[in-house]
Amino acid sequence: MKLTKAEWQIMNELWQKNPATARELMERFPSRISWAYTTIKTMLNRLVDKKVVSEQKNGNTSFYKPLISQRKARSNAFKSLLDQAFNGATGPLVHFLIEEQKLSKKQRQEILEVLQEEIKD
Amino acid sequence: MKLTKAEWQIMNELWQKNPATARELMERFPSRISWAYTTIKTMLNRLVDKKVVSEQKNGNTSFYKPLISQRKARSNAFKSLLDQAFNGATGPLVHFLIEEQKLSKKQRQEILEVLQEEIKD
DNA sequence: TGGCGCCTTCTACAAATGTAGTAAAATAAC
DNA sequence: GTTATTTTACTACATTTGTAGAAGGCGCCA
Repeated sequence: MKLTKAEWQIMNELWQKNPATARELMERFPSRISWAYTTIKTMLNRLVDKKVVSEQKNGNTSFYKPLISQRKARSNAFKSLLDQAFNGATGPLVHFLIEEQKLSKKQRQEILEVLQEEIKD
Repeated sequence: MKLTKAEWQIMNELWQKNPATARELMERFPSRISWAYTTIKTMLNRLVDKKVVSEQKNGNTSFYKPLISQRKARSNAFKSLLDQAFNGATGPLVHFLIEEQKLSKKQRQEILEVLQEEIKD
C-alpha cells in the first residue's frame, strides 16, 4: 500500500497517538503543516478507503487507528525506493549512503556499533 | 527535482544510453514495460519541461540527455524517503536496514569495513 | 511521385493527489 | 430550550501522473 507524501504526514502522527481523532491529529501537526480540518478529514477518509486506517465512531466522533504498522509502511517505502532508484540492489544504496556523507560522524559511529553488535554472532 | 515512478523508468535507461532517442529507449525497456511510443515521448517532454533532460534535434529526430546525474537523483530520492518515512533520521533507517535482514552478513561486513576506514580520521 | 514507415506536435482523458468549502447534524454551553 | 461549537458527509476543483490516439511532415524506395 503506497502512501503519498501528505498521507505520510498523517500517518506519522497517527502512529504516535493511536487512536486519535481528526482534531487531535490536527493539533499535533508541526506548525509548518497547516491544513484545514476538512483536509485532514479527507485524507483520513482516503486512508480508510485504502484500508490503511480504521475508523471507529464513538457517538458522533470518529476515532482512527493505523491498520498497518510504521515498520511495515517503512518497509514498503524502502522497497519502492530500492526498486525504483537503485535497481533493487541494497548494495548500491548502502555505498551511496556512506559515500554521500549522508551520515555524520556520530551517525557512522552509531551504525558501526549496531553492526558490530550484530555481527558478533 | 522529484521524479515519478514512470519517470524513473525512463531515466534509468537514459543514464545507461546517453544520449538516446525515444525509440532507442523504447527498445531498451524490459519487456514488462510496454509503453506506446507516444507515451515515451510524452514522458520525455515532461522531463524536458522539468529540466531533468535536455533535447537536441538532429534533423527531425530528438536526442535526449539526462541533465542530472543518477547519483544526484538517487540522493534526492533517498532524502525524500528519509524525510517522509524516517523523520529525517538516518539512524532508524539503518537500524531498519539491518533488522529487516536487508543486508546479508557479507554486506554488513563490508559496510563495517568502509565505516571503520571512514571513521579513522 | 505515391506510398510506407517513422518522427513530431497536439490533444485527450481518467485516476490520483492536494486542498478545501458548505451544509446539515450532533453536542456542548448557558 | 436556544445558541454556539464541533463534527460529519458531500461536493469541488486545480494539478499531476499514467497512458495514448490523431494528424501532419519527411525521407526513401519502387
